[in-house]
Amino acid sequence: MRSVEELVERVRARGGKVTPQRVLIYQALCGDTSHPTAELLHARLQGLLPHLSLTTVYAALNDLAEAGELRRFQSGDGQVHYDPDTRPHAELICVRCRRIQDAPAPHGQQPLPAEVAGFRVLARTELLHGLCPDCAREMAAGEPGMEASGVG
Amino acid sequence: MRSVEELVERVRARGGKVTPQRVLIYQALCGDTSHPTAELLHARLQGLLPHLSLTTVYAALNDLAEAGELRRFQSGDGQVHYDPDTRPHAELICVRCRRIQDAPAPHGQQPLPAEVAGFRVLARTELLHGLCPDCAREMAAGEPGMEASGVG
DNA sequence: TTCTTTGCAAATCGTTTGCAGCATG
DNA sequence: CATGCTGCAAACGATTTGCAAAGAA
Repeated sequence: MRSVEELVERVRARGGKVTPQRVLIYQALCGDTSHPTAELLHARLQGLLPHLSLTTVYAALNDLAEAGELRRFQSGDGQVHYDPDTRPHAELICVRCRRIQDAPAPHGQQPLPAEVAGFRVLARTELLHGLCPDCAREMAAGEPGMEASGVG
Repeated sequence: MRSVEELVERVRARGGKVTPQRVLIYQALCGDTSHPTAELLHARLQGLLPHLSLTTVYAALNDLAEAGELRRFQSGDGQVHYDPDTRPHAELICVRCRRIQDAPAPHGQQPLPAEVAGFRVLARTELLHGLCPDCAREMAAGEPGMEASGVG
């Protein structure tokens, strides 16, 4: 799991500027295992920074995601969720209350597990983001091509 | 893999009405391993049914998805993709050209595989959709609650 | 001082909805 | 003949963008 200090250091190393807004956004994200959306983080930070713009939250999170410092995914509710935990793990998504939590144990067995951590599992979606052979070749050839906007 | 006849039969059994539009939509989907979006299928059917509405395509696909006859997922490009193959398998998504294909072999190993079917894998997202303990209990108690709109 | 970040407002765009008419079962 | 489907237009809503001012390095 990322710590705020670690994130700040990495962003600086990458040449990014660390503003007070970003520090607070990093804090809010790192202390949150609920896989929040940008809107949720923004709302949660309103008490501390009433003038913080939603645009700024999106920019901060997307920068991190593109740098590979956090994971971005869509659970199917039409919103983008951010996860500060970059280690491989599954997400448990309740189709009724829409809450998301990390799956505690290793997964990926072939037959769909009937139950995981008390969750009754109904469906699994496994997405592997990467480069197809063609695109890998073209990127190796130095061709800029269509820019790969993050991973997810 | 679903056949068109199988789908038609299941929809009828479920009490749904099978219109010529839906048959063509099912055909277009079942003969497509590219995990098309509703818009793509709609565009592809324009030659056969110039007056087919995009709304109709969405309705047909979402009905099937809610009945569990096909899979719905968002690859991260902001669009909803439909997969007629309901068997558990991973999707290979190129972050550069955005193309999607099915992973041929079983996956879910804990360490991220460096390469799958020629794809250089950069990140994995595994989503388990289901019912959390609270919601499972409340549904068992007969409480209608928030309706679980499909799975993905 | 330079170049990124901020933040407002407006645009974007995939998807959903309201509703009247039609067709399936 | 009743209910679900079609399709148009309009609504919706999360995310992005343009641009001028502010601030980090």
